[in-house]
Amino acid sequence: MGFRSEEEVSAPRGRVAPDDLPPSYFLSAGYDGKQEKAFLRLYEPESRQVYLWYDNTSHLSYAVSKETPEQLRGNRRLMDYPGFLTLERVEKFDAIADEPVMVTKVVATNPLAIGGGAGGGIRNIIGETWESRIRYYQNYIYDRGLIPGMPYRVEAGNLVPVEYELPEDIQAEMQEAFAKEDPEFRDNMMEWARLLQCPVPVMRRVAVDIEVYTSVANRLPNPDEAIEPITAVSFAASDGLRRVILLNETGEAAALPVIEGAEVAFYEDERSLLAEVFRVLDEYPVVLTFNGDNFDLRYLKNRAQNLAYSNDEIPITLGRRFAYLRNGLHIDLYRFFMNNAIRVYAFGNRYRENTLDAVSGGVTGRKKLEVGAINDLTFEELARYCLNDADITYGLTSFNDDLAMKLMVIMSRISKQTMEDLTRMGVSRWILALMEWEHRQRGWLIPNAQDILLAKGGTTTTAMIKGKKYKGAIVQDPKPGVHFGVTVLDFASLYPSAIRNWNLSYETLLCSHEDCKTNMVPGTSHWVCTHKRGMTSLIIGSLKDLRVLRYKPLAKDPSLTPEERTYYNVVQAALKVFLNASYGVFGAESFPLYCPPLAESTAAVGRYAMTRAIEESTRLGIDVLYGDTDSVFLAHPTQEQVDRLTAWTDRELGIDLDIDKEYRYAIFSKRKKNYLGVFADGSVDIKGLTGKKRHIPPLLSNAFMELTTILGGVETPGEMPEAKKEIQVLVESVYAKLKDRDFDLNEIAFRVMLGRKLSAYETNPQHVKAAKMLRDQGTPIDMGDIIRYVITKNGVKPVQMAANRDVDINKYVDHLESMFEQLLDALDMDFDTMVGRPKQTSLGKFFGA
DNA sequence: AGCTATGGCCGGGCAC
DNA sequence: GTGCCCGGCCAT
Repeated sequence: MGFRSEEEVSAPRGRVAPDDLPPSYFLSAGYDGKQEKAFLRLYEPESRQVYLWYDNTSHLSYAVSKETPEQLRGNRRLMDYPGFLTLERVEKFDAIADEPVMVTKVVATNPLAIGGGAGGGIRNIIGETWESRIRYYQNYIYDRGLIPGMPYRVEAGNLVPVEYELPEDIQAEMQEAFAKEDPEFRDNMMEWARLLQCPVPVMRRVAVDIEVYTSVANRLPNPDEAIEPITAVSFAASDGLRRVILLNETGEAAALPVIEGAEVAFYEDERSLLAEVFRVLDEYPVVLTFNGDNFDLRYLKNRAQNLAYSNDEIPITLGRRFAYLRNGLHIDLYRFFMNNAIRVYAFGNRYRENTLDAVSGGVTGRKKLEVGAINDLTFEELARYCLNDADITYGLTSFNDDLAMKLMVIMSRISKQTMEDLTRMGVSRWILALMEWEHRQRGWLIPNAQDILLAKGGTTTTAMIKGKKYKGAIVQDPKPGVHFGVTVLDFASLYPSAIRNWNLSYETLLCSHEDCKTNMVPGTSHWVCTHKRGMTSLIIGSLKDLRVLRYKPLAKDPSLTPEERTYYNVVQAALKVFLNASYGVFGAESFPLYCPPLAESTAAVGRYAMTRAIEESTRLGIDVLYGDTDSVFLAHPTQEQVDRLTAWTDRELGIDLDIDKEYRYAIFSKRKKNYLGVFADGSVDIKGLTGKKRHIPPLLSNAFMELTTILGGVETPGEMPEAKKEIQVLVESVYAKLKDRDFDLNEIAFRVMLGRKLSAYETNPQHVKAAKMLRDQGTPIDMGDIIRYVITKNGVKPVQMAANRDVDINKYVDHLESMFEQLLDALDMDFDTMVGRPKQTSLGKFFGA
């Protein structure tokens, strides 16, 4: 820690907001080290520019201490910094003790003097503190109640919120819809709705992509050294700009490539090429990249420095992990789309790998151009390739009516983080930022992790899985076999509902009131407060109600325009991301509000709801085929039975049980989390079955897909025998293909991702073995790489090093068998019989030997 | 400096 | 051989 040089924080430049800036959206905040002032970036949709607005405050960084100012003044280290700190006595509310508390606010009058602004420096100096982990600009936002992504206006040099009020008809409609709600929840929901309904501006933006010459084939250029020249840069922007600039240093009379709908230009020296790049970057309020934090912007900055550009001339500032622009926002889409919560809950797992090609292909259907080695491309090929990358990068934000941009703005409003932070941080930081903001609004002390742990203790249940901290969800044993007419019901937002209905929050669990101690959470030895509404319960509960009662229905409302439905769909998706993460973070040690009893109680209420719903189903005479966490699979229930069950859960548990899907028929094996369901239209829903997994060789997974297609065609039990014949033919043909070695090596390659660096493996699994062979042969290998290998008689070989004759066919037949078996078992079919092998039982082996 | 959780299946590797 | 753990991938 200690002093941080001013050079590290480069002054922003660009347009300073006039004193009468019309309504503009607050997008980003920071600290200008040169002026020692806080600044906000405000996006003004009419001029389509970002303006800087300066605030005279410099009190951005502070901590709160239990010690009195007198005690703190006795701290020798503190007195080393007399000019930078002020001490102020303030009252806060200690939610854990449920009483007010006087504390000392230690303010760093120059945040840069204190550990780079993170506040860690203050903690180091004065010891035990609260609230010192907050990034300095967040203090600024929290203390003023500013909401990123919302409109503000500059009037006579002051920042004034533009109060967006819900239109009266919407207000009335919501008041009516939420009439049954507790008023505390209703008020909260109205405030959230105000943020969520406020129009999202269309943001002018440009995507940029660079190509670099590589002298060594297969080696990625090093952005920190930036030794090799930048050969092409492309832009694709929301205002229609599509431009490629190419480096043609030799000055040879090469023909300028012609690309329809795009400008192409040659630059004879790299320095002027860079000048042009910086000019374009400076023109846009938002710049998009795919991996610009680690590559494109880093390379541009360092390359420019190598070419003797001064820092002031380069509009890029590099942090240790991120790259920022001095005149706008840099959004690295790689980071945003790689965020697990975004991938799974916002984009339905439509991509699984961390490449532009995979993400773009999965989300928008647009792929990278297939080309050979970059160095060997003609100018035209290089230009088209590079431009396509910029095009599809921009496409990630423009598809579906700017869905991704809207998602970012809405989530930034919910989490109270700027878009730059939101897109770079994980879901636990989003929820933390939201919780911290709420604490400040209420004048609550933000507790340290130890404070919560000390007051609330650990867990009291025992996990099913060794090494886990507490018991999680229930998974019912499935009833194996083929079942026609299966209805799947699931609890809408089970865990958020549990948090809401049971008033779960770190301060309400195990509260200090004697009379609450009988109010037990089922299945635990924890009690919960009966006097006060918990903060987590209120926030998560309101968001959940808003999603279930308002935004999910609106997203499907046929009376709305497609644009309106799309918008509401974005809102409900954003809420879903927060809700789904809200339970898990409290069980994560890394989360600063870690509260084991809270996570444990949430899961316990979930088990309670699930168990009681299954009991009630049985009581109603419905056969429960399977259940997992929050869903029950029912064998041909009548409409009346379903109605009675859902009415029961609503009445008894206060949780909505909805019809999730209906299968014409479903196949269960004896394994949990493994089944196949066929919808009325013949489409197939596959869960957990090996044949669907990413690492399975295409030859096997394609065969599996064919199997499911055959099953998808079955409409009645009477058609099953015919399908079985088709399956017989399929199995024989795949078996023959293997036996005849009639395949390309890529078809039978397992594709497994390296979860860590090679050196970090303690064991030697197959994909690691193959990776090591590749490495020894000279291929660079890193975490996240997907290793393709085939199984050979002596172990494994990477595809690149194997030959067809090396392949151990029997191993592949075994894989084929185990994969098919999961479904064939339930169909009373036997793989060995089908391929004419003797049955591989231990008894058979014994007698056959 | 990466971090929401637990439950479950599968194959391979290793110790006994 | 059996049992256990690891690593990857998935369900919720």
